[in-house]
Amino acid sequence: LSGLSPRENGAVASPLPSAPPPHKARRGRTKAKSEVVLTKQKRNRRMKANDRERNRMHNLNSALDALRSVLPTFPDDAKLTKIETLRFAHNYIWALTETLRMADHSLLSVGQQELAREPFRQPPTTACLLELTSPGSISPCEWDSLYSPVSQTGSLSPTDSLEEGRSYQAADAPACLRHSPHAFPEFV
DNA sequence: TAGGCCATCTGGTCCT
DNA sequence: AGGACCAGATGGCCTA
Repeated sequence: LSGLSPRENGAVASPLPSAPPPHKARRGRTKAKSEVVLTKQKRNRRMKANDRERNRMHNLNSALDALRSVLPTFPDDAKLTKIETLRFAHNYIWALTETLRMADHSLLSVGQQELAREPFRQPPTTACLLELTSPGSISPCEWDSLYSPVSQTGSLSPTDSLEEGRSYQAADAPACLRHSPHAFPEFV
């Protein structure tokens, strides 16, 4: 990174003209040299730190892109901003969790009825419901109906702060993602 | 043109 | 000592 070769550093640092008086001149030169070297070292460290910081932010952005790629958005949607991505993901996770919980609940009750007939049958697990609850398997209107009580408490929605007028908000995104029942102060 | 979003730089702090 | 992380500052780009 540093554009300075050791030779360059050395050249600046140790110009040695012919046989100067040993003590005085030498001390003066040593001081000047160390200041120059110090400045260059400082600048070099800064450049390296900047480089690391740039890489770190690029990694962070890559992770954010990966997160965007698994969120249920639509091709014609504008790219989610960083904060929108985080809020959307937060609500999406919540919605999926709720879906699993509700599905688990309903299947358990069905299972209990069947248990009366088949005493040794295993109750269903959430894992086996995953494909029932993948975003693609539920239409927006189904999401709406699933979470209609939720959307009535929109004032607590963490996504209320998303810009209005975004197309995915208006019609495309599941209601549960736009209106979570929980207040998440850190996301408001 | 104001405001939002973003990338980058920078100095401080904490950790290894 | 050096790296990781963080927050503030700054400037560029875009859009309403």
